[in-house]
Amino acid sequence: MDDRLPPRLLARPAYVLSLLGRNARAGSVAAVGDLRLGHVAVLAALEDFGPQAQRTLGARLRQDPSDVVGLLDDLQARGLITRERDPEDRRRHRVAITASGRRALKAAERRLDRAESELLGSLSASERATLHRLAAKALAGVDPRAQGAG
Amino acid sequence: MDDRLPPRLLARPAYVLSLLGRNARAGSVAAVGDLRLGHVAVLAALEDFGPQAQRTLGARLRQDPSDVVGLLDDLQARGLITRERDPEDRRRHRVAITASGRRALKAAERRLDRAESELLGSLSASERATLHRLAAKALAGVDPRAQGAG
DNA sequence: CATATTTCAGCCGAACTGATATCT
DNA sequence: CAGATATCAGTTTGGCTGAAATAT
Repeated sequence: MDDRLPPRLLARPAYVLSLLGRNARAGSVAAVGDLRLGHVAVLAALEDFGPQAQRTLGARLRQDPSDVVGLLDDLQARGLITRERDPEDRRRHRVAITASGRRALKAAERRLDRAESELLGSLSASERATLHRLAAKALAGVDPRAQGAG
Repeated sequence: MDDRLPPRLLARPAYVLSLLGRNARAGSVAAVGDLRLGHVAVLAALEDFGPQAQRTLGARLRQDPSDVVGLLDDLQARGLITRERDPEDRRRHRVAITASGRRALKAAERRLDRAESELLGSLSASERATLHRLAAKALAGVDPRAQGAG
């Protein structure tokens, strides 16, 4: 059967990017297995920036504070993070990654690498770099806080 | 406050593409207003390929047949499509776009053009073309049915 | 009978809104 | 008191599964 995408939609960068993003997400979800993507993102933010409040975490990951709660509940139940009151401002929870959280992060990252290879398998190394660079630039244009190191 | 994305995640093409795809979708959703993206995609597929069965429609748009039902219900209630039994195979519904559906499609496409300009506003014309081309190529690698005209 | 198409009911993850309790 | 933080309850949307109804 002819189930090509409609040319009219393929002609739209936004549509193609939306579908590719869906594939990126689905492939990553399948790769990390028991954890979900949000969990891995939380661990990554804690590893990159150190212990921080939940609100900060949510802002950095573009996730609503009300959703961060559940992610942290899961991670805490698995012993991958700790959550304690910040003694300097007791409204805040100070969230930190544990040693076992670091190990889980590394394992997840290895799996994500493999998913990424599948996603970009049809591109050469230089094409992947170009796609990555331009996607990051477009993202930074839409979300000024998405600035990379350069 | 420092709410940059974690460098560890920005370094991942799949993560950046996933965020960019989310922005593409959100911007398009806001642009089309009363219709949702799925509705516009259905109209586009009908315009590009002509009258077709619901199952074909779902396959072409990468949408589950069970979701197509609801989209068509909405569009039919607005008089943008017609749905009738295919006389050659009465299991099938033959779905067709109406004149008013074509007008709605054109209006939605103009709005999508504007959303696209916002999404890719930080890129030059040639950068947009490159991003589009590489994203389409990556998508075709993951989904062989996403082959474009070239 | 088996198969194909459409439809319906329900689940889940992601993203959001509004309200509340706690604390500064 | 106002403002910030975390939490909880509920909604919406997209994408899926499983089963039923209709037809070949």
